Amino acid sequence: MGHSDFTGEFNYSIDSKNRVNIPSRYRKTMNEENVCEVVISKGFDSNHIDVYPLPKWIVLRDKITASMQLVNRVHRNFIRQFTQNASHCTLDSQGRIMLTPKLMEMAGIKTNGNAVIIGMIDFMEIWDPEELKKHEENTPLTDSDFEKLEQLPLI
Amino acid sequence: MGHSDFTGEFNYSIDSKNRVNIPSRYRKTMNEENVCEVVISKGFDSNHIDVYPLPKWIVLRDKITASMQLVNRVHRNFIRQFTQNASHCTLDSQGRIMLTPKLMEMAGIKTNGNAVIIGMIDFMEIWDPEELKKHEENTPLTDSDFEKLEQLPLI
DNA sequence: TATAATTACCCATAATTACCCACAAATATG
DNA sequence: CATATTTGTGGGTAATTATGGGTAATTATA
Repeated sequence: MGHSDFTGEFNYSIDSKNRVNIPSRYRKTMNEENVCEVVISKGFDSNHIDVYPLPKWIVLRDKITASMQLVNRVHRNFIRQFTQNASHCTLDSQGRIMLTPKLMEMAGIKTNGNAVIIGMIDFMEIWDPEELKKHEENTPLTDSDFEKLEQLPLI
Repeated sequence: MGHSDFTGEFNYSIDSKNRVNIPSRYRKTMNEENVCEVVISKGFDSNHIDVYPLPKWIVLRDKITASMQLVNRVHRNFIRQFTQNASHCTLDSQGRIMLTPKLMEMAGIKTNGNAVIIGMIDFMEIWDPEELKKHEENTPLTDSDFEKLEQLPLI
């Protein structure tokens, strides 16, 4: 299985049926691996929606269940938050998915509104444009962040 | 895979469809390695566009993703900012790529205007001519910059 | 079980992009 | 120096993409 390479930022509309388009380039990648199902979820932040192609979701799910202990309360809470709002979606013939009201409310995404899709290499994020702007203003990467990164054997 | 050797400075026009030419010498190099796809990105500065031939991008991407953990909020923010403004382009049969409005705005590059392409050994930069001039006037390398460079096992 | 609500599937269309051809300017070649 | 080739630039058209909406099938609800 080759790496996905979801990059970029895309603006789409949410229609009256709460459908969003998935960028056609991402669809092509998924098609090549015969993936037409994704899992949308609350993910680790609470201000946007995560979209995992099914194979990626399965890897994530298995990693989590393998390393979590049910006797640990924090672990239980984490699993609950991670799966509670996760739902499977099939792309329609136009390449769209339907969002759930609960995830939309959590992310501030509105029916007949707009949404921004951001590529995160092997999964995607769906943001309300306003929330994204707010997030960018509040948490810019600082020079000290970059200094820390310089210490990694990266570039 | 041999090293690329992108050098020099080239002046091109931006047409009404936001297309820029890629220097034919660079194209030849990429052709020899069967590369017809590049990733354009905001890179680490915000006043010009970076252009990575696909193989170079993949190396960069893998270095970054390998050391990142999704449960880490700072890491997520970094990946987001890194990929958000990165987009894949295929060279057309004339050897041009189409720039995105967002990257153009960020770099001050205008439709029907001009752009300067600078070779950076194994990637390229696209500058607005005015921005480039400003940058050259404002930030020449100082002696203390060179002293810092001396500490790296570089040259 | 009957009815209402929801969802899956299909068709239509405007906007955008990819692909192609044309030509002028610049460069290389004999 | 004349001619051929490559390179940069512009634009038309077919194909793709994004988006909206209708209707049958499915699911939920009384």
